[in-house]
Amino acid sequence: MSKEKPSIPKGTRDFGPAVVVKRNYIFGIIRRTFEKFGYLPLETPAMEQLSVLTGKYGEEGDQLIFKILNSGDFLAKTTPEDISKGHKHLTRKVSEKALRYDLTVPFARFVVMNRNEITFPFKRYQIQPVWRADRPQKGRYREFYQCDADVVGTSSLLCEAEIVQMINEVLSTLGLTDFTIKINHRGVLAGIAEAIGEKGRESDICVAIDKLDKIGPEGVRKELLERGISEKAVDKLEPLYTLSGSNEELLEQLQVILGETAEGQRGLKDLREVWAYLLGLNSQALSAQNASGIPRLLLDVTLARGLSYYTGCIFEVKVNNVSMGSISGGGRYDNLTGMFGLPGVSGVGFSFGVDRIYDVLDELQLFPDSSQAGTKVLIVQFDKESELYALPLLQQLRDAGIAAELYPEAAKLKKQLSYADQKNIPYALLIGSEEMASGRLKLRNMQRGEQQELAINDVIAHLTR
RNA sequence: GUGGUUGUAGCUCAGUCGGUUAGAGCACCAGAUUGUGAUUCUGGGGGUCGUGGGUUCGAGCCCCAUCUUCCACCCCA
Repeated sequence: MSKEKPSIPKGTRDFGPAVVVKRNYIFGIIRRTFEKFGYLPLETPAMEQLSVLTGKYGEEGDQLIFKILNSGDFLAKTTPEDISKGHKHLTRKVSEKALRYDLTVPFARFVVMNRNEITFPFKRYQIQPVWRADRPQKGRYREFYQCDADVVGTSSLLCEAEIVQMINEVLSTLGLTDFTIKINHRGVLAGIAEAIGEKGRESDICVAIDKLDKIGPEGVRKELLERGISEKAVDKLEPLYTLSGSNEELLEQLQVILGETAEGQRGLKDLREVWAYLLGLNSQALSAQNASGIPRLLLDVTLARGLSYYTGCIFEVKVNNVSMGSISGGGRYDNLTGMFGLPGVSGVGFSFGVDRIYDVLDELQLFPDSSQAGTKVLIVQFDKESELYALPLLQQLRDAGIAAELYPEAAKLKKQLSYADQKNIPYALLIGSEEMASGRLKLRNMQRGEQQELAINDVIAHLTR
């Protein structure tokens, strides 16, 4: 038996009780909101067939998938030639399962497999961990939770509008006041590419302009030229970075620039419709005033995400004035299930990154006391006799819905009260010989250090107030 | 995957030029106080200096490898 220092894999974390309680507070708000909008829960296995996942996230994504080694003699079906053909070839021979990389692809797989049982439009939410073999850094982990809500089987832009509503509701309920929901459309991006004379090159253009706030216009220019976009096109593109005005004014300006392109038309029409729905819903995202002065819902033509499968609206959410990447993102995909042989099912969805939301709430100190609640009262015992006396009282407290515990041994008073102190238990109930004789128990308020003598019924009344 | 960075007590960190027995604060334990926590005083326990090699008379300090942390790319929640 070698003495080995225990450790956990890179990019994974343990969550202590205090952290889990706070995480559950976030999960609860997200879950309640999803259900309020008519989404129902779904769970899928942690592992999928490797073939279900590969090819869905682009070449880079494939590399970030955690593969699972086949059980038993995983080398049985391999030959020396397989090894010489390199790791990509070998992987297929020794691994046929992998940990899920996101929740959207497993969802698409589920929809295809259950297409005959499902009633469309199908709205589901899913809160489960995903794994990525990425290199960890701030806000990036190898195991993290996603909270997805997707609806498939309708192309109505009401869904997009409701996504905005859900994002706004969840973040507001969590106490966040200064955040920006960025929205854009793949059609707008394609239209831009076409309008500047680089039709079909939007993925190169998007990867570059997405970095605008990070590397600035000159950096983007350099990158665009490196990617083979003509100088003339870049000249025509640059005025778009500084479009200003209200969202309605932005739409007007884009109409002039993109009006001639079919894709641009499609994008602008969709975006206008989303706005119309939000207006009808009386959306707070349209009216709320952010402290930073940025509109809460912002049409941002430089937003370019999830290019490998989004085809319509795309979303991203950023909390202002904190050093954290996006905490939520999503978009419409017209053909996700097509990869599994079911074409023509349009879907739209988005995801909250709970781990990042946690870090933001922590940084801004927005966790309420109620999210840290645990035991309300600790019964302090003195000896075997008082322990026996306490047992029915303990049960009475619990029956009354009060989170109560009895210190499990007759330790020193100091020890038992320290325990209450450290667990942040607001009350201690002392039961010694005097109390047993009189039936009047000492209820100590741990914050104030005051205590009063009460019969058990009065204790319960006091604690349930 | 590329480049850099970090690791010393449970936690946060000192540790001089490579030199004797590696320190502090907080936390923990015990006592002051045999029925009162958080405040006060006194005392105490705790370290293979991330791990494995190497250089040296001698390594927490220098070199190599490896793991981990954080950061910038790539990408992304």
